[in-house]
Amino acid sequence: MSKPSGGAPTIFWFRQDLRLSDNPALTAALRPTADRSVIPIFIWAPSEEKPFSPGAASRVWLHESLTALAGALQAKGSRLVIRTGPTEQALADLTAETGARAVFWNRRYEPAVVERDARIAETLQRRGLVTAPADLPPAALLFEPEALRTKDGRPFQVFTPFWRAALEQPAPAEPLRAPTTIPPPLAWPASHPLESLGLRPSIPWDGGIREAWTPGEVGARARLRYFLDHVLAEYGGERDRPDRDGTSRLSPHLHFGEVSPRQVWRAVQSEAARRSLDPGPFLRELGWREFAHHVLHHFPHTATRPMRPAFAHFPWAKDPGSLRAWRRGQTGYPMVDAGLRELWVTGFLHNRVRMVVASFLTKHLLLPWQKGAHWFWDTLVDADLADNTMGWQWTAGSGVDAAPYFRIFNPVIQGTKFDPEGTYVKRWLPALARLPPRYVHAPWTAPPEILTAAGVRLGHDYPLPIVDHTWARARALAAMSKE
DNA sequence: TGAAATGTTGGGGCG
DNA sequence: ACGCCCCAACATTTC
Repeated sequence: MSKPSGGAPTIFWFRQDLRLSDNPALTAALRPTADRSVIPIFIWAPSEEKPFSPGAASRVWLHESLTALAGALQAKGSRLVIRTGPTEQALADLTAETGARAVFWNRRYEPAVVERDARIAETLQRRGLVTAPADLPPAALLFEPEALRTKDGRPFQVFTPFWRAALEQPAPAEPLRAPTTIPPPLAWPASHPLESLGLRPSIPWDGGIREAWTPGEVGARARLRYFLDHVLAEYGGERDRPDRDGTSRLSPHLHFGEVSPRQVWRAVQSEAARRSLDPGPFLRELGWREFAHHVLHHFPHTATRPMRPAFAHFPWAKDPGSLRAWRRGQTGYPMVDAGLRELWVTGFLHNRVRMVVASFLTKHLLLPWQKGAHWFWDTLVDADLADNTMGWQWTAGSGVDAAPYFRIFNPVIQGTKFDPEGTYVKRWLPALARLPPRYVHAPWTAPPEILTAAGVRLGHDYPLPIVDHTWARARALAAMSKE
């Protein structure tokens, strides 16, 4: 335990960096004197992130992660002080109450947050307070968006050259260790109880999320360790298989900053070197995460509007009925429906299945990608503005380095290729549990006696397809070839 | 980070 | 034995 120390404390403002290790601004807040007292705070101000206030699943995660963080801070002789917005007011109150002379935080990249943070930094500096030095390494990314440019100084708009340039950069530095102690102030300012933020649902629909995940820095580290030990070696071959545990599942931990990308980068590099594995395929996925953040930074309007102007007036359908069927996982295509049920229950969706359900929404149903992005935003525990925007614009074909309009996933083929036994689909659609693998991805093609034997009455136990694939594909091609 | 249509090849059944 | 046809398997082109 640390002793309370005199002098003006520094406020450390936790945001999406809910960890103690490799936290550059936190480490900086504890310098230059090791006994500089620090007041860790969290401010709940969802309306300041509009129209992208944290969704319901994100709030559940946040509640758990803040609980873990508060516990970790306690173990270091410190606490987590919780306040509510407006942030500017909360910071003004806290600095006045504590006599703090400095407020430190790590950078975020969402357009509304960037604007707010700039305003806050300006206000604080005008009042003579110190903010974190500008030359800190990024906490949420491997490379700052300013660091990567094409030869003529423009932002990259294609992934492959972007990633090539990234790999030519000096490697991300060694992660920082967690501080051994965090000296507390002489007196603690008042804090709201975490419960009062109302992050957890009033009706307990979050059991699936809590069962599937361990939010917090310790949970993040455990999952990273598991990934290194049991998943990384086969990552290249297994990453597309939703019926296997073949991906890192680190995305929510990364989103909330419970582990930093450079911790992941370093751990994967050294594990791969030790066992002569190829880290390339996985690091490339970290690369997509980087790319998404850089693109959002350079083109902030893409969170709501298509990147390619040609899509500004695309005649998307307006069909609340099919949108509802999609959200509920009642499209009649098992690969699509299983994915949407997995999402609803666990707050997560395998990446391959994200592409399938997103393609189905935008191409088969011709619904605007923003509708799908909005649903993901509310239901995903890893909802991240940059990743979500990139993923949906990619699928819709409206992004820059996006899938061409004619790339339309066939949910039946995707199912037979990536879930050949149908175990993934059956896990989330118990009604289909007794269908033979041959028919599980297209139940409507099964002979009546097979359906009867499996106890499936189509239209009753499981829906018939809401659109015919061949027809929908032709319609999408016709509509999109005009753009 | 596609799928479907179309083209090509080669084995085998069969008259 | 031979040529014809069918069709699976693979390759290429097109959307």
